[in-house]
Amino acid sequence: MQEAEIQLANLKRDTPLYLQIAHRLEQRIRDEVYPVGSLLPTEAELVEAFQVSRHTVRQAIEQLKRNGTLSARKGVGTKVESRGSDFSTRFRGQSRHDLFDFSNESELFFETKTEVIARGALADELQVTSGRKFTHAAGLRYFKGETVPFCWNEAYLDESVKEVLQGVDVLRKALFQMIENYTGERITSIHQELKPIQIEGMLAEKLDVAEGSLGLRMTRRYLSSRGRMLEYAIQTLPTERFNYRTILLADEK
Amino acid sequence: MQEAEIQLANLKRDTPLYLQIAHRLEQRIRDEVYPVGSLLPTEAELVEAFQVSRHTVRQAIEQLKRNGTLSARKGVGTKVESRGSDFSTRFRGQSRHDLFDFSNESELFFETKTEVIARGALADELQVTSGRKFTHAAGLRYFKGETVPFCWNEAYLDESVKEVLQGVDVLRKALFQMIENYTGERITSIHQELKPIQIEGMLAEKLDVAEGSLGLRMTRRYLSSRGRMLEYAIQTLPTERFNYRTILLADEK
DNA sequence: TAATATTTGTACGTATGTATT
DNA sequence: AAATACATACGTACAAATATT
Repeated sequence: MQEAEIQLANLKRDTPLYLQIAHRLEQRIRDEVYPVGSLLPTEAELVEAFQVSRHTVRQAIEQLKRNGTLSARKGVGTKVESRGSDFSTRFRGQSRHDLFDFSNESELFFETKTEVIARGALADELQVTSGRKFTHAAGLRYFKGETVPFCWNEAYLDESVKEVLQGVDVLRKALFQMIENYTGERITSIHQELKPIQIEGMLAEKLDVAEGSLGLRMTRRYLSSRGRMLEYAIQTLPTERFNYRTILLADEK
Repeated sequence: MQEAEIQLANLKRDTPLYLQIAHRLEQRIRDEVYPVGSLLPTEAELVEAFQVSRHTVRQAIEQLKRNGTLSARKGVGTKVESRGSDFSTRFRGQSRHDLFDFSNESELFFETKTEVIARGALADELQVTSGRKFTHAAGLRYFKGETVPFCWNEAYLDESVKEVLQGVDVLRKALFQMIENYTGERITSIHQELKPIQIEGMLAEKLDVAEGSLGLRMTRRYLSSRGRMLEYAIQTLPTERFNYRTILLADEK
């Protein structure tokens, strides 16, 4: 009993106060103490009720406004918009598993592999300080059994992990997974960007599409838990062979 | 001249100070006074530079952290993560805070609103049986305070929820959230698709981009828990005003 | 290794502005 | 016109994480 209380107290102690308040508000919304569509008690009342400063109450409300649970209007009050869960908490984007699937069903045949030093434009693109060394590898990706290439892949590997590509001509797994296995360190976030492009010149030739065809350029920065970028990948995807599709699912919570 | 100055002054006067600071920071990031990857001056230095309180500086930084332009670590500093070129980084795919920010920071001005019956190609696109009725609404979306439209929006609303748009000329919230509130039913999955396109004709004119400019077409099907599609949304996004960015986070914390 | 300085995070207080009722 | 409720903005102090000496 006492131990549990102490544990709870410890837990509380290292969760910021404003988050504790936010959680308690969410709970009350779920429990319909504050039903959807109703107005929350005023900030002043919440200050009184929770015995914290107005600043802290506002921080808590801020949290819940950000994810769509609450909305506020001057002179009116703070309205409950949805029951505790919202787009951002309910919907997990794609998890990393999507990337696994993708990589495991296809094969990447490297055509080039060179060591480069990131300077100028390249350093800018990779968003690293000038002078860092990378292994650059590039090639076409095919779905297993297909004869038409699916996309053009480029990858920049941080020097510290260049060994993972040593002697590899065909890649059948996700590169970042190999990096994780090699370093023992986890990739904790991936920054992905998608842009429309027109495929021209040699790329059009390699991918066997008409000059100027529409495509997507997908770039991914793989960051380790310490924030270091270990891999930078660029994929050029002809739109006729690829649609970017995501299903966002409700988070049962 | 004087008039212009007065106008500017007026504009400044009714834009909150912390937003002014945020804009000035964005500007300096764009101008590479603070390049991507570098550390921002410390809060104390910014307080000194802008002659505002730390609270205000933090509010400005908070804004830019939310949309991925900045990130901060205790004891280290505040890092520039991306060159938030106006709209581009405000919308980050389906990561943490995305769509609500997007909807809450922008306004959609409807130009047309009509009742349609889905048949033939439209029924195919919506992936519904021929004969279902929808309310079609379309218009330009602007970020608050901007004069250049950000994207072209179209929405098909299931007949059962058409009342949510009744009398609405300007939309400031996420439509699907309004649907949820109206029906009491939850949207449990969203199917999203992205394609590269070239923006032509009337759309190019409306969006004020050159004929044939590259853009992204984003479509979303919002499905209720019973699998019924309640909303189908199409956004046409000029690439120069929009980058699709997602941050994928590791599954467990 | 330990102590110290630096930098962001949390939390409090107070005052005034602005939109709405 | 007055009261109400959120928004903005100034201030202070200490905690926690990190970097430096």
